[in-house]
Amino acid sequence: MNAPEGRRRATVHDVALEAGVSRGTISRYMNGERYVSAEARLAIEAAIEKVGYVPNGAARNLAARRSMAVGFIVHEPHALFLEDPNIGSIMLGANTALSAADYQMVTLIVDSERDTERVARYLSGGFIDGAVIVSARTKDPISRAVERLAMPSAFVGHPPGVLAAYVGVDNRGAAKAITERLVATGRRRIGMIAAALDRDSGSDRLAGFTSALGSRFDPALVEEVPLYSYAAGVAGMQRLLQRAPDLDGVFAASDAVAAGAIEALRMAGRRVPEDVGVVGFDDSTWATRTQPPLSTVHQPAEGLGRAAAEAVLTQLETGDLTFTGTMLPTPIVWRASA
Amino acid sequence: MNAPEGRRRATVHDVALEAGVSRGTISRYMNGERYVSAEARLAIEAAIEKVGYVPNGAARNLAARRSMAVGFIVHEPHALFLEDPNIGSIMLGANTALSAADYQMVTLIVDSERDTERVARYLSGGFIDGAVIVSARTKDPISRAVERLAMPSAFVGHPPGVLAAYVGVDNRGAAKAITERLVATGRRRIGMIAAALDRDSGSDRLAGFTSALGSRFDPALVEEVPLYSYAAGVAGMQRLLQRAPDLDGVFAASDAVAAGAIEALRMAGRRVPEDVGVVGFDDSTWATRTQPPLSTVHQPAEGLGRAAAEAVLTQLETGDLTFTGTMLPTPIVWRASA
DNA sequence: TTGAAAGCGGTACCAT
DNA sequence: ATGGTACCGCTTTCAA
Repeated sequence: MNAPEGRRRATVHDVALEAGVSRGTISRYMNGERYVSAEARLAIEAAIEKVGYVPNGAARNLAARRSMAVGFIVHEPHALFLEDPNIGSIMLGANTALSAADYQMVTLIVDSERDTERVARYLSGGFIDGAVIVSARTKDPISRAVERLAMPSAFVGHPPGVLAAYVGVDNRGAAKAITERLVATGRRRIGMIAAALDRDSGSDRLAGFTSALGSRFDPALVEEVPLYSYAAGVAGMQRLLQRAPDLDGVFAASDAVAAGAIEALRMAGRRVPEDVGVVGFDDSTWATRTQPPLSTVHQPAEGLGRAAAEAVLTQLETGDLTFTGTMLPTPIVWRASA
Repeated sequence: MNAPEGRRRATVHDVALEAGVSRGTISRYMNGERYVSAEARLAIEAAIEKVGYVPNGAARNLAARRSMAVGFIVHEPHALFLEDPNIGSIMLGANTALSAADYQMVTLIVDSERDTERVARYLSGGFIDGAVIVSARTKDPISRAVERLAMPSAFVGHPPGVLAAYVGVDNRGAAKAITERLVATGRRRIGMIAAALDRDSGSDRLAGFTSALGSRFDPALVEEVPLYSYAAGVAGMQRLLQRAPDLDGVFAASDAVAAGAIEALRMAGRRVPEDVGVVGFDDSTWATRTQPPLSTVHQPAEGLGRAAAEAVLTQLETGDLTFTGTMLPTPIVWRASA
């Protein structure tokens, strides 16, 4: 401890005494309200400086019944949290929007049963006025808490199981669009490495692929892998190549998968894009690290975070928690892999 | 809103009335203290259920003067936050330790001047009892706040500018060790792609390299690049190759840099490890994605987070904020790139 | 424009 | 084991 043991932290009371005004006036000054005379202001500023006053957040929250903080809740499996290249961008995007509105973003990560309970309590505890939620789960204790508290909130990624605002992208439409683009380059035998079919994003991307191909769709050209990972991409491509050696185009469910696929193709002696055209999904850091760089679907991660935060802010301002679903555009970025 | 507009949230008071005991007893029950009879316990549990009581965190913090929350403060430049493969692991490691001690970890991102001020206020506001800090800065308003408040804290990565606990790795020693290992494989002309020399980690790794080579050190074989990035690795390797075509070994300042270097070597027609042996630093996800996989220094990211959190917890328990510096071991992981 | 006073929802000490 | 009762530090009417 640096501070002398006996010295309490200064309170509004101390400032009031020092400045010769009432606590009410201090409060008004602190909150930038009108009705504070110039002289009072000056006296208060001097007093604050002199006694070293720093407001106590808990007391403030208690009395005002709001915290000026919004939670950013990440509820993804351990591995996914580390792998997902988008999550950091979503976070920064949300922080940008909240910061501009002078809200403190507090990120809570849920990585165990214990965390789930504790975070749910945190939500109920009045520490945050709203929440942006990035979650693979639906209808878990956290979503329930948000629902029960009627807390301003927005989900990112998947539509929530509960009735709440939601910001996402049209995975199906985007997958369809990039597949069509690949078809347009003249490829005849196009396969897909479909990943994470247990998640909406995964199954939607497959659905988009199927629908783009229409009658030309051949189920034998779809290889399923469990995760959006590099390793899964390598393995998936190898199996696909074995089943369909004549294939000349591949839609990988994510950039990481595409990177793995390119590696597998290289090992098999196929050239990209000459022999096989490859397209990915996400436009993550992977996209520019492969050789050749990936043609892919741009995922507006930062925009998702910002939009979700803004949805929360709007609910906070208007008090209207009406459900809204927003889809952000996903432009295709055409590079050299197809 | 689900709740009828008029219905207040239940308070201890309501529970006390319903259960027919005093508020003090409720408090004791809630905090798991002894001296609560079985009958009282039962009555309280029923009452809580009936009135739908959820404790108010702000009130609790105010009265108890503690929050049972620890901040995890990330103060890295925008780009670095996204690139750094370690930060997620550090976060999860810290969360694991805090969660086990029943503390809520709240992550605060500092991404602008505005954030700096707001986060500093948050620290002073009594919302958290301690902080784990991952920061490129030293002596900024946040470190100052931590110091001024004599708040239990631990810095991860670089030694802090202020007197506080610190958990890190011996970059110099680790760099020396892996360079020596590279020398032991018989390489004669070993170069280094040194990165981020403006940061401790960067300059320490270079120092370790230099010291390992001793009298055989040739300054012409050191190429400096600004960032720990893939692109910097490509560019750095190309320049190095131009200056020293006879080089047969490279120590890259990070795995990302090493991955870039391998790509540049491939483009130049050199085989790895036959013609040139390459080693990296971090043992991040990059390490197993290169072809061949990287021999590198393992960075115990999750352990860093856990150790830092534990340092904070210890200070919290003992009240002793004595400075401690801890270095975690960094084993060498030998794969196929050298 | 300002002061007084009543909360906000708990905790913790003390007497019983 | 329990109840009573001062606070914790700030906000917010309301009257002046």
